Amino acid sequence: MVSDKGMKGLNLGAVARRVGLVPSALYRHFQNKDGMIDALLELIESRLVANVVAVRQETDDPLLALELLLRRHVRLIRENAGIPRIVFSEEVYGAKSQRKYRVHDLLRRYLGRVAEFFRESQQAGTVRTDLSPDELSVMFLGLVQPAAILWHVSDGGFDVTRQAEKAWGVFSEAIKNGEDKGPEAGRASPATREN
Amino acid sequence: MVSDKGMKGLNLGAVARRVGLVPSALYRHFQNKDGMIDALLELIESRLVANVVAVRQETDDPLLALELLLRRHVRLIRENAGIPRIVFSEEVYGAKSQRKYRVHDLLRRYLGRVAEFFRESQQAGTVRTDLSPDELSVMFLGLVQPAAILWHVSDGGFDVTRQAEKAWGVFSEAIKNGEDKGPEAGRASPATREN
DNA sequence: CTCTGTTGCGAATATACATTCACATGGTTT
DNA sequence: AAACCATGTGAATGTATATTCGCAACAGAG
Repeated sequence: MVSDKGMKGLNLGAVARRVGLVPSALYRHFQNKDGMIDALLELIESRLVANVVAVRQETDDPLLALELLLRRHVRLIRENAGIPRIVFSEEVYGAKSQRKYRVHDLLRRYLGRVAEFFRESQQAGTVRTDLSPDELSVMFLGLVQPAAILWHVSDGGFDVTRQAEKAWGVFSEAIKNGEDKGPEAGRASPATREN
Repeated sequence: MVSDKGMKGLNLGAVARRVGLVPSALYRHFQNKDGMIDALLELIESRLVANVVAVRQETDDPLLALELLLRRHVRLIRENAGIPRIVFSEEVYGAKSQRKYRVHDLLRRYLGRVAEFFRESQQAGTVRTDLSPDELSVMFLGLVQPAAILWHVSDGGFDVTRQAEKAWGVFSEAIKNGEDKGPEAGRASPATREN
């Protein structure tokens, strides 16, 4: 429903119709509309976490895991275009500070898991150590986010998948720990390596 | 007003109070609320364009211009936190397709100008030519966008400026046309250079 | 069978908002 | 001074939507 009509289309009447009930009946299952949105956020977080867990099982290489995670992420938001619209909607991170912090925590937890992969890569020596895992995780998010927005406003005309692949290519090359990198940027792992 | 309360806070009553009028008086200046939002979008676009024009005057080096543009962009959204909230709000790119395409055009025009800098850099030989200017412009947008969102949901606790600088560092190094880049990624400018 | 808790329904209520309209005011033109 | 135009006002209207409430159906426990 959110994919089609946005958060505006997510009113109790429409939801009730969708599940074959009458608006007031929804109050038997949720305290109020805010409760519904909270449940939605939990659902979304579980999807994101599921992706992290899945790629952990698919490979032991943390850098490869990130690439797989990126692909899954793209697929997730392509198939559920409502997810970004919910997470970044006014209803959610708008006025009410309580909900805003919920989203903040959601993002931080997800990015925390992403950062974990970077940390592992750094310890394995495959990623430069002059960038913090937290910073890297935010950059990682930046690989898809603008593409997703363009995809949405262009009504699916923009190729998110391709853009994400390209961006990952540039990004992963840039952060890899090669001693023959750039002139003065690639002085990674001087004495700070721990592994 | 949008910075504080989000698009929800942007109702005619509040706007009227802010400018010392009564709600109905606003209809002497705008056809309706949609007209107001359209005017807002125009204002925003003019700000973005102003930044592009400004950095053009500040330097002749297109790559340096992009760095300056990034800084200005960060400053713009830090000082006017409402801008991303307007551009990415439901009211704007939600249901009504007409408005959605307006935002699409706005983004495309802005990114088009960004892409122009990349094109020039490629012609000057300072940027790899195996990535299209359009792709690069989307990546450029990705340098700030997630940081801006984190900054917002964290109530200003996140350091956008720092994150953007770091991301630019990684990104600009990665796209620079150095023959001593990575193993198999940096084979830029084989015979496709025109300048 | 009766009691009780759960779920659904329809109607009523309240609220927030955009929008319209008839009228007032004040400056500018003729 | 009269006519006109732009701008502002207050009241009224309509609509969308969340929420509450009393009542009915119904299933399972005793």
